[in-house]
Amino acid sequence: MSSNVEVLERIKDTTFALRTKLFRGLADASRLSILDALRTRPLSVGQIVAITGLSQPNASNHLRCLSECGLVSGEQRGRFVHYRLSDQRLNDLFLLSDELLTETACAVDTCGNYGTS
Amino acid sequence: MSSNVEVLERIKDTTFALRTKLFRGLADASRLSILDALRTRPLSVGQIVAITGLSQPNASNHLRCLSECGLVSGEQRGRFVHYRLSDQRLNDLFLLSDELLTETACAVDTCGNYGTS
DNA sequence: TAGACATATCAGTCACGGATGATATATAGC
DNA sequence: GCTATATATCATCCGTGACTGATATGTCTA
Repeated sequence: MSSNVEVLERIKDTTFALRTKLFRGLADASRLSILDALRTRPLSVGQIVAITGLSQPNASNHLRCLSECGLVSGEQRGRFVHYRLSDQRLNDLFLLSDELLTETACAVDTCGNYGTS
Repeated sequence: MSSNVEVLERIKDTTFALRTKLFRGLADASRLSILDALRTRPLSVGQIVAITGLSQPNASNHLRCLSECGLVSGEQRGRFVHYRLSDQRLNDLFLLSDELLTETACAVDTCGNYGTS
């Protein structure tokens, strides 16, 4: 039998792990550009490629990732696959992020710990 | 002179870059555990080390990163440095993230594209 | 069924960034 | 000033994950 403390530890660890994965899913300019492109309307992979400038395999890979994470969902229509945001609350998340950024923008911008890549 | 389109492109690129950096700052379990520890009260580095189980240099490194990004601010008090969340909206961000996760939790959990490390 | 188009997968390369151990800096007390 | 404690920095190693080019799968049209 596990103590309450241990149980709470595990719950917390799981929460952190999930949050980490979610944020990691969002911690990529390519994926963010895809999500942004999908903000207003569903798009085919070709359209996404055209808008974002990503290579087709690259876009496809990111879409698979986003899809597996549930952030995006794809629907086959003939030869095309139309992707859409699966949760509109992503927009809220971006709005909140931008709020945070307007307050700490310079800081994040000038932080040299990791690049923009 | 730049066209409007080009200007908008650059603004968008900057936005994406900043968002990417913000999310990357949050895309690490160690940093998330630090931010979580600081959610209720300011803490010294030693306390953070004790709570999170991180090594002292590692915690210090992450704190520098978080500090440079403006997510956290430190204040020297004698031999100690007390860190605090610099923006309480981080809590809102985590709440919103957890909302998203409860809807897409399984998906993110089982997504094999990147590990929990 | 053949050929064209849309998307997905695969193998390989490469850089970023997180962790560690050792060490440096700084502040307090004696 | 000397020692102990608290925190920061440094060099290094190593794994993860993003990108590319080639290729496979799948779907439509003729």
